[in-house]
Amino acid sequence: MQKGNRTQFAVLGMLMAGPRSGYDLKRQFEEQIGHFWSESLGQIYPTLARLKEEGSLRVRTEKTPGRPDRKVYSVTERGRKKFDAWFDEAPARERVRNELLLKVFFGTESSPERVLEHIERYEAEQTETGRLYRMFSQVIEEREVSDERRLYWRLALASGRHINRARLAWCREAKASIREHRAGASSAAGKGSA
Amino acid sequence: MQKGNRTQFAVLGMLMAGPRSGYDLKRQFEEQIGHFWSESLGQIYPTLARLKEEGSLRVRTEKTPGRPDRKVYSVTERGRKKFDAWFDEAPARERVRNELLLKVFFGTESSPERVLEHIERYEAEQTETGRLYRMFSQVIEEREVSDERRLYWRLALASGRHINRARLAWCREAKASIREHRAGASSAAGKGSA
DNA sequence: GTCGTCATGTAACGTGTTACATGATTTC
DNA sequence: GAAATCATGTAACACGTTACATGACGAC
Repeated sequence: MQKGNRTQFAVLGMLMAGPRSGYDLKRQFEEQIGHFWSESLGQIYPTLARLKEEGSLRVRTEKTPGRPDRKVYSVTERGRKKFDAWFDEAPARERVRNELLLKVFFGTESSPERVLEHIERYEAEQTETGRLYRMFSQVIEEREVSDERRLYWRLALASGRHINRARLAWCREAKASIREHRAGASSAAGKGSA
Repeated sequence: MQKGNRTQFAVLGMLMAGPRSGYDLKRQFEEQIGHFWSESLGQIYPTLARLKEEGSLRVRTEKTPGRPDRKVYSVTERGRKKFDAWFDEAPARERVRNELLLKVFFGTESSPERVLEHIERYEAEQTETGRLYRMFSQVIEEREVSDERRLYWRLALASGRHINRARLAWCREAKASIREHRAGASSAAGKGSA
């Protein structure tokens, strides 16, 4: 649990805004920052346990009638220091892995039609994602939070929207290029493939 | 070695264009598709061994004077089938993790100045990346490959350029929003923080 | 009655990076 | 003489997902 473990900081950051349980955290990750960050429960629970053990978190067990007990975590002074130290560091560069692009790059080993299919599916996904972003924009504007919190929330979402638009623009271009190439190739073949 | 292992397909795909060694593959990953895919040698070598064992690859050992022996791998019929099956599948959605955005989202727990610093550093990185893309564009146009290969190569790069431009646009917007907020907050504080 | 939600947690497994080990050759 | 490049590979470790285990409540 040293270098690359950013789960702990994501957890600390979320808990800075107020005490929560592991289950709550999971939901919040999905709802609020799902488009650029994800954590699974199998990651969250052990992380909470370790952070508590090292003194960065404090726990309080809430009894709820009829429901399982909730373990509500809050950040200690030590945890806040740890978070601050992380915050000031320059973020590590992300390793990206885009399987669609890998398939496009290997397009020669398949057919233009297959590549087009993939791009069209991707385009449909991105269109849907764009719709979700627009809906979520409204949620942010309506939610009662401080101006500052809204600002940063908006910025994080705006990033998603920019990327989304860029991807859609690329899809349109890519489709056109492939179709053009296909038309050129077939007419050349018709002429005798010189 | 089943579900999520896409390393094997990246390796197969690269080898489809012609026989190569593990070391060659590593270089090719970095040079050609580094902006959306990465593999380490500690991943490539075991993958090559497994693919050979299952009959998807064939090896030939090349002796080179003064240099270590090279193991040159090529794709078998079985490997080609495996690649084709993968190619036709819909790509799995990527899990993204953007540490910069995480910090922006948690901006309230730090200060606007810190957040601005992060964004500015990110912007500088992206500017540099953009420069590399433009240089690499030229490499693609000059390299002697088939029209089709160049097309797909270009498309993969174009995606990077679109994303890059989107990120830069976001940076500019984000900086402006934060500065505006900071100005608004300080003047409100000057007026008496109502 | 079965399924989804709330709520915690563990175990198994797979993925992926980094460091280590080896060793010759070329470059500074 | 030190460091980088070529070239292979292993081992240790960290990261992360999925499935499993438990158990009550409410909805269909």
